[in-house]
Amino acid sequence: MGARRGGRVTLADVAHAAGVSTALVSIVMRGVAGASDETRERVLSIAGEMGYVPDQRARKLRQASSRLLGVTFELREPFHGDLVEEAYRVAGDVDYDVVISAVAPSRSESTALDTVVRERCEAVILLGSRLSDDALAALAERLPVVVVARDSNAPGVGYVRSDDTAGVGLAVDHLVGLGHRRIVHIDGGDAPGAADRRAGFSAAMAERGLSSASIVAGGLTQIDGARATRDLVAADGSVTAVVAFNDECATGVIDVLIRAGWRVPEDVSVIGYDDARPASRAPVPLTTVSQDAGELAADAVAGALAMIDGGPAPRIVRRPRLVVRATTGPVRR
Amino acid sequence: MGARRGGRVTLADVAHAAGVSTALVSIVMRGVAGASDETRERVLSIAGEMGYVPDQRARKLRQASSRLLGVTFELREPFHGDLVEEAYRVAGDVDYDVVISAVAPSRSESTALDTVVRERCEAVILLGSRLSDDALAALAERLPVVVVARDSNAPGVGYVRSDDTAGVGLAVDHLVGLGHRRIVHIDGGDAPGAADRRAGFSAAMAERGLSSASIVAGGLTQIDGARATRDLVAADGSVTAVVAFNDECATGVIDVLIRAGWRVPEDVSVIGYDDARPASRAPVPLTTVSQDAGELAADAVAGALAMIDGGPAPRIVRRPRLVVRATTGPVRR
DNA sequence: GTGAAAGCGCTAACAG
DNA sequence: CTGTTAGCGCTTTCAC
Repeated sequence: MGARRGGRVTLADVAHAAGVSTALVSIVMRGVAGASDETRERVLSIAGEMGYVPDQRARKLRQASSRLLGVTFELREPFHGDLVEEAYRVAGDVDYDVVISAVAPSRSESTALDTVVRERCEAVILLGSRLSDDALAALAERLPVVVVARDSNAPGVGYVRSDDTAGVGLAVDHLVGLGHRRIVHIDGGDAPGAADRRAGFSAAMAERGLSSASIVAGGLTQIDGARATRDLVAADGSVTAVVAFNDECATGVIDVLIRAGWRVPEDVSVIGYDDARPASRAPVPLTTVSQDAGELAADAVAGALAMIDGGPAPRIVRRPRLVVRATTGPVRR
Repeated sequence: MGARRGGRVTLADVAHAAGVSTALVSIVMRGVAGASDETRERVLSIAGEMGYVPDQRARKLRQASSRLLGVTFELREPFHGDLVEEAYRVAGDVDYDVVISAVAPSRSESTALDTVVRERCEAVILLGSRLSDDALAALAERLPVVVVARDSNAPGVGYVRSDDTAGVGLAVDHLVGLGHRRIVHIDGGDAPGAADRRAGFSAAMAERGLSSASIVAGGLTQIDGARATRDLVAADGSVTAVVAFNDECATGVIDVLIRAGWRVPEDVSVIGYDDARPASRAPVPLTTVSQDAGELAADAVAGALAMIDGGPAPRIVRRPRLVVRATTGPVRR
């Protein structure tokens, strides 16, 4: 039962108890070649009894490379949750550890960033960063940086995003194909990607000869979508379809619509963006533009690793994919 | 502007450049007494130019205590997000760093736990842990453990939770006061706290002479709430109120109800549980039983710190509070 | 106020 | 196969 609280067990303790050198115990604990099966077994069992746990800090300190990836994310963004989960997986596959650091209203992105940099991560992956290109460039002078779900012109900063312009185009196409003409976009304000989605919406509408393209101010949350929709319903009852900034926002849109007596999709079609996990699992599954979290995370990790090895900053733009589920349908009005 | 990539700048580099000893630079960087203002200023400016960032790992390694708190949480649990945010704040106030480690379907709780233990955290806080009392007890032999939002009989394991039984009682009281008699509880299965909430529901209903207490199988997610509600609506149209396991679940309940043509709260009242941040900000704000995240997190951190100082395991049960918002109303049928 | 030296727990050469 | 010797980057006595 071993492990007395307070006095942590060290490698040296185990070595002493086993009557071998610390180097040997180290070899055994790491599972590398260089110890007899007999010794290995004995050391392992003694270590187990003593409750020995290798000190990760000391270990990383000694090693030339930390094999650590820093990831900052927004605690309140469900899609970031998906990305973090995937990042853990992908990094684990190449034997990297990831240290995550959360951003929240009471915890700034720079605070989150500082903690990972101080941990001596070899690279950082920033999910949906709000940092300026200047700040990003300054950071990139220090270590490899990859931003996800946005882009950046900062020199030396990699990005992995999906083509937001095209994504919104997909949404508009789908809607137009269903006969919709009065389509509105509830935007994401100054969120990463929002500008592209706005531009994509206007362009797609114009391209299809729909001059009635209207964009209203929205945001990233349900409440933003709800607010925008309340205004919209009050101002213009002729709208038949809504392209929301993201899934969360779309949820708010749908909720208000339904309470106002409209049916979705019979009266109004609604499309989200991201395909965050909740979207597919909502009571009525959301039609949405998918940014594949697994793909994005894999690209980001691979890009960061490549940069660590001296490669160029990745500039990856993935094609989003429309996932038609239950919130869109043919126009009936 | 200093920082060449690849070769991190160390304390020694700064000391060398400034023509002083490493000890002095250390003093300056930590901002402790023992250096002249003049030196302080000069060292600081040189360090800044060189882009020096203290190595947190080396620092913690050298220090007797790591002043590190480990927190494991579920990536997909919005309420955990609230808790994590508060934990950062509270721990920061007493100059502790927190290392968070996420649990997700592809990342087990024991994996999450291992990483924080290896980081030599002085204590761990487990949000909504699913670990058995035995596993918890084993962990507690190694370092202080506090579980949040559940309890545990394991010796040496602290917990901070709210009184789930009483919380559900509050919900039932509110509903009964509004004239409801046909109330159903959609439960949380084997989730932490679910058993207490079931028991609390049955007890509260019995206490008020309502024998019709029915509990149906639910879960933690919107989809669980939706599924249960679909079954419910099909089986029994006389229900006038629902007490859901948590806010997410309640959201699914409401959604299905509305789509089935019921109005909330005019036809059916719905109560959630947790008061996770989204609850208050939903398009139609949710009536819910609040577990104050700030309070819980503060108690958990304080409890963990007390245990580090050799104090007893905290056993804190907070009184939940009913937050009446827009999803409950007088019975009309 | 400042510097020299020791060492946190571990791994990486290198001997034997 | 095993042990010895150096440090990783930092903080901490303890002299000066």
